[in-house]
Amino acid sequence: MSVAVAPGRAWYLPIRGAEGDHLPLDAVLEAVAPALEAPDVTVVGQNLKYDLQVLWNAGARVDGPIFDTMIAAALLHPERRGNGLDALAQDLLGVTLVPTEALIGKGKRQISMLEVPLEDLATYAAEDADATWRLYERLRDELRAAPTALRDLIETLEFPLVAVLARMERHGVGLDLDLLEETREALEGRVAALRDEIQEAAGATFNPDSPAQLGEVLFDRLGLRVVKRTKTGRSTDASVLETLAAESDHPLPGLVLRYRELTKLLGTYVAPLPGFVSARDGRLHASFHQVGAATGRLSSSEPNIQNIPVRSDAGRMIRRAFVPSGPDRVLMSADYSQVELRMLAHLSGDAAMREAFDAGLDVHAFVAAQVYGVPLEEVDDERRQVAKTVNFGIVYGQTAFGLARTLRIPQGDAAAFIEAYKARYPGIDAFLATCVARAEADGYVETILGRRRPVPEIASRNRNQRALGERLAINTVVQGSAADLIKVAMRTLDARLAAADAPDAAMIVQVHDELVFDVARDALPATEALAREVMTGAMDLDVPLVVDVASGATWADAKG
DNA sequence: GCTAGGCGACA
DNA sequence: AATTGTCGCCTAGCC
Repeated sequence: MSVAVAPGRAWYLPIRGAEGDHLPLDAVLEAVAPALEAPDVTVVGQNLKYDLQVLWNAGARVDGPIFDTMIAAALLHPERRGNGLDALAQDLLGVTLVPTEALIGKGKRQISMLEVPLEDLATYAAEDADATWRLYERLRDELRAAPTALRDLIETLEFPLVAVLARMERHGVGLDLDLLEETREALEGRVAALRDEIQEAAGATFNPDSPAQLGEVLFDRLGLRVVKRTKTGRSTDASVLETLAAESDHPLPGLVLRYRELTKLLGTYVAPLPGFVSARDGRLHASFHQVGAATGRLSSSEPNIQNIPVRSDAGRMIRRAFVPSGPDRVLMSADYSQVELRMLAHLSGDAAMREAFDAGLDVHAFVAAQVYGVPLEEVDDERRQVAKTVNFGIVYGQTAFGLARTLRIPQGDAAAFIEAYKARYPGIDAFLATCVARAEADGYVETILGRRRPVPEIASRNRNQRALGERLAINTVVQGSAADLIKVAMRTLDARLAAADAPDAAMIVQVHDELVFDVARDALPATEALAREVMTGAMDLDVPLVVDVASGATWADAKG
């Protein structure tokens, strides 16, 4: 539901759904289209990403700046993140709205807006438009009074990004349904066979999908060791099964590990993905959520295209099903190398860490050499792995206990490494402390572009909650600043790809440090050059940004 | 049908 | 207690 604003006028767009039944839309479009195309008219609404798609599908152009009340509210009032329009109207305006749920239901019973009777919709729409408008006036005033950085973030990055994400969603991703079908049949066969082997090894009939039943078999029937406990019982997660497989030489833990891997792929990806293919264009249109994560990262759903498997062989089969939109096209992936660690080096100004990136070295090996005090050439795999784990863990606020558990090394060794690390990179240590101090002093932390996240845990009387608050304070600044960076790159890339002389390419997916493009084969060199230029130049940091680019006939082949 | 818990995919 | 951020599948228990 949108409101288009012209000087002295406002229109309400009773958009009912993405397809069909556009009687009201047609009439309104006719009246509003000239205003929507005027570059000085701000288009106001909630969830404008959706409205833009409807308008585009109806043939309208929307050229002016936009003001999305839900985005503005999420960024100006991050403590209310997740609130819907009705909760915001209640909290900020004192207005009680009929929740959208009352109209279309929720969960499995949810219906399309198209199915709502017109008379019900009319009352709801009038209220909704009124609240959206009043919320806009309120947030517009708050935005004017906001700190400069936050205002810039919202006006010049997040609002323009609404249209960028709308285009990405609308373009979608090609899916090789034949390959998925083949993969499904192959996986179903292997899963059925594993199921039999599992019953055989257990000497009992039980449901291996049930952690409770599996626990009974492993711990009661077979008498294996309880390695770890959950809130309610005995854990059977992968790390436990690996431990049991190594120390018990009973076949069951290994079989269940394999079974879990394959059923995960089958149940979460291979079987459901075809159901997301659009009847209109045969492509898959995932959703991207601009304020889906507390740190400023995007999230994705229906389907979540940010957690498509890549690590295992079977997982990579699934990536092979993601293909370009037509013949003579390829998928190109451009991903930031070590972006969070580079951001940490920049934010902390740590001289030694910056040196590694300036020299273009393997940063994990570099850190291993420095912390262990050996020449770079003498760093072995094991020491590099320790350094790599710490490099990742440091931005999560990892403890010696956690590092020891991850690497399965003695806690004393882990503590010694972390101490040496902090001594070797004092700038990083000081920066981490600053993040915590800011959270304590202000109750929130800020990213490089001034995005804010409240950290109420930091003031808790509970020691564990305070420790959590410290980790959140650190991680949010680093992860959120990296999210700011790629969003800047996306905004610029979208504009450059829309220019008259742009290569024939569309940006279609973002996975936190990676952008995927659907590219005409002929346009590949130009697109690669453009992505490198824009991504490496998105911010002027004190360390170089490095982007790895690869392309191929499928997403699996577009990995370097 | 709904929710919580366990688990695991990705960054 | 012990490493951040997501989304979604399956089971189990409750209504």
